[in-house]
Amino acid sequence: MSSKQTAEPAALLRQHGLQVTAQRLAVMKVVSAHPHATAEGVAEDVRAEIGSISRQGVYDALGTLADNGLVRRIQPAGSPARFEGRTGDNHHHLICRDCGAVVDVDCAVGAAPCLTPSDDAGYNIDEAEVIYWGYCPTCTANREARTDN
Amino acid sequence: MSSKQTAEPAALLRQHGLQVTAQRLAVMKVVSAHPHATAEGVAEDVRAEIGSISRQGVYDALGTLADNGLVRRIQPAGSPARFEGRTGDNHHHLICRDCGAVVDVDCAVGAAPCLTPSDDAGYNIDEAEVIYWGYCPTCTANREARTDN
DNA sequence: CGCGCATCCTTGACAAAGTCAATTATTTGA
DNA sequence: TCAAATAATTGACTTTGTCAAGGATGCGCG
Repeated sequence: MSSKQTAEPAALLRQHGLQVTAQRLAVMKVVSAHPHATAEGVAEDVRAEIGSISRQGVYDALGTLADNGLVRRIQPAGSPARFEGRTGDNHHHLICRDCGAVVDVDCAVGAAPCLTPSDDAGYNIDEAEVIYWGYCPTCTANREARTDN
Repeated sequence: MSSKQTAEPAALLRQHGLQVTAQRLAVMKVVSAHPHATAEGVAEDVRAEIGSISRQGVYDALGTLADNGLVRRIQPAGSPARFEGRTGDNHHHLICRDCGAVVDVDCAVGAAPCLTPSDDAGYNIDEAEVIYWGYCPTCTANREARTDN
């Protein structure tokens, strides 16, 4: 019990030299409980958690956590930014063009092969972000129904 | 000379059942001349080309062209949408976290392997978008200079 | 060549997402 | 407990993009 739980939120913050505040703890909790939430969604859930938080507080906490790798920010076209707690495991996302649903997928080819493009143009690459676009089962069914017409 | 050039902009528009207008022609020209331009940048260049265009005209033209596959829209996090003329060749992008510079790269593993995630969750996938994040040569140098301090 | 209809463009108001800057509050080490 | 450093709140502002109504243009047809 006295051992360091790496998942202990307060300890994680301290490990990164960050102060421990109710806002940050609540944001961390919400993000891991509801992956792929938007900033707005996080704000709502945080308010349910600790009563209130300012918009700026949410952006600030999410930004700080993202800068320190405690949270990952993804920004699909046509949708506000979304946040999730899974970091550092090289997983990617599958997004529905119709309803915007986001699902996690592990990297297609294994560990981190995506980190080796055919020509890096001299860039110093540190991440490969992959988004698979398509239609989720529900929306696929809707579209087929329409086509069969 | 009289043969159909598939790259003939006006013909391309007609092939897709679209009217040929000065605005669309100018937008197409600008997008292929300046890949990765933002909507704002396209608007400026189009004005230099044909005198004037409304903001809505630019968005409308870009949207219509994108819907018809004549232009590709990419939307990197932390940056407005960008547009390019290269379509259908499964190439990806390399973006600098500092200066936002965008560079094309061919698909890392070949044709379209990205279209086969390890688990498609029942989704009907039609595109895989890959963004490599890192630092361009110039910004890498700047950062190292700062670190060597 | 000119008419009419469909399509397109312009205009101006509006909305969403996020940022900036100044002030106030909280955390935390001494 | 105190003071300095760090965070949070507040409210105005910016950027990027959309909506809706009306005028202008492209283009098939006679």
